[in-house]
Amino acid sequence: MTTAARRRGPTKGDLRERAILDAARTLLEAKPLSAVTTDELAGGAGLSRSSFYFYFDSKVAVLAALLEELSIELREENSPWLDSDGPSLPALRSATAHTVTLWRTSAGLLRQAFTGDDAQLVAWRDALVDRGIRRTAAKVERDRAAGLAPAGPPSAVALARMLHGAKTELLLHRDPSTGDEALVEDVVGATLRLVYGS
Amino acid sequence: MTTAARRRGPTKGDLRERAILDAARTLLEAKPLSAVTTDELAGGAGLSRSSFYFYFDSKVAVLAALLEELSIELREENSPWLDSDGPSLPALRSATAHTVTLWRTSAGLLRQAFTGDDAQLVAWRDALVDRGIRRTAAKVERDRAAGLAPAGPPSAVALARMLHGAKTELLLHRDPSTGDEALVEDVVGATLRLVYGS
DNA sequence: CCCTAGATTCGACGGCGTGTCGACTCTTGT
DNA sequence: ACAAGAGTCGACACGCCGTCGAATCTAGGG
Repeated sequence: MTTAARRRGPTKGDLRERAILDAARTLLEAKPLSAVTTDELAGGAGLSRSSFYFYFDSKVAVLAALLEELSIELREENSPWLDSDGPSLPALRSATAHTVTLWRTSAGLLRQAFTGDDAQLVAWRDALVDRGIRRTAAKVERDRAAGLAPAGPPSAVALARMLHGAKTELLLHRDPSTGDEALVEDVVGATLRLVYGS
Repeated sequence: MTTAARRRGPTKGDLRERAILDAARTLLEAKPLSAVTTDELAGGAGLSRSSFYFYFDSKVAVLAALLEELSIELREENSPWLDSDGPSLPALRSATAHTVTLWRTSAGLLRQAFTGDDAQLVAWRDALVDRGIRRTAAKVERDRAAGLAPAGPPSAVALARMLHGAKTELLLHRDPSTGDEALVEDVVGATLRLVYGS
């Protein structure tokens, strides 16, 4: 799923690659990957369609490259909370706020990431999500063992998965009339109830 | 989004229509709609590709027809719980059990319904989901007003949406090693925590 | 029983999007 | 100045979609 089409050595033609990435970013903010053609991608970067394939193996590869960047933030912004013990409100709130902001600035991209049904994309996303689920489940188990969170059901891993589903669904279908702060409180509240039953 | 391609009058050639539906059902149990061709659909029903268009407007129309059936069950099986007051465990458990069963028997179809990214399908699904969200939100508000459920955040509608997301995500990525009963308990537990904080 | 109108079927066509190939043109290092 | 790799492009072969018109089937009125 990595880029891997490009030959070797850092050359100046990398500008083109970035141009494609940028064009893709713009296009994907407006329509789903399935509605974006390699023609548009190439054209948007000032290249002919066939030249596009010199830089990327396919449309999906472009999306993957774009998402690769986001995935790092996405993973790290939750670390403080995931590494903490018990419901540490400040950490949870801060992590959630970061997520909400990221979803605001890269809505189109994230929407693609979570709703696309291309086989390669699905595999990539599932792997990423699974990692996140495991980390969350680990925290839940830790807190339960320490008596900081009530035992299941739901089991730790089911809980983690549902928490992820709940957040994603809300972020994906965000009601435009509710502000960032309210959204954060909704997610924080749900997390606390789900994990700590409070 | 309705079928609407067929002429008029109840004729015997309806068998063909059913044949297509059945073929689709089988195919969709194995691969996503995007990977199913009209060729396969027609062939599976013993027709030529072009004849397929006599019965349906497109691949999506077939899926829509199939989902139309499911959507009724999907909506009604939750009615007892949605119409009840407070956490009525038996109703909740029964509704959840029905849902889990339905997801077991029509997994492929439901997976398509919730993960497909075809524009028409998305519109259809969103409308359906929104209706469900509103119903759930109404119950939450009712219970809150009656002092049976703690106030938000999360707001009733956000809560409803997250509940839906949580359930869908879990059902979609069901861990094959957990039995139906455990799965039901996971969902029931999460629902109680989310709605009643217990 | 024949005959027509509607029901049904199919082959062929035109269009669009994908991915690949080989030839051609720039660089760039020596 | 020249070989080798980087970058570019047009043409081609494929796969899939949706449409059209012509050909065939079928049932009911006369």
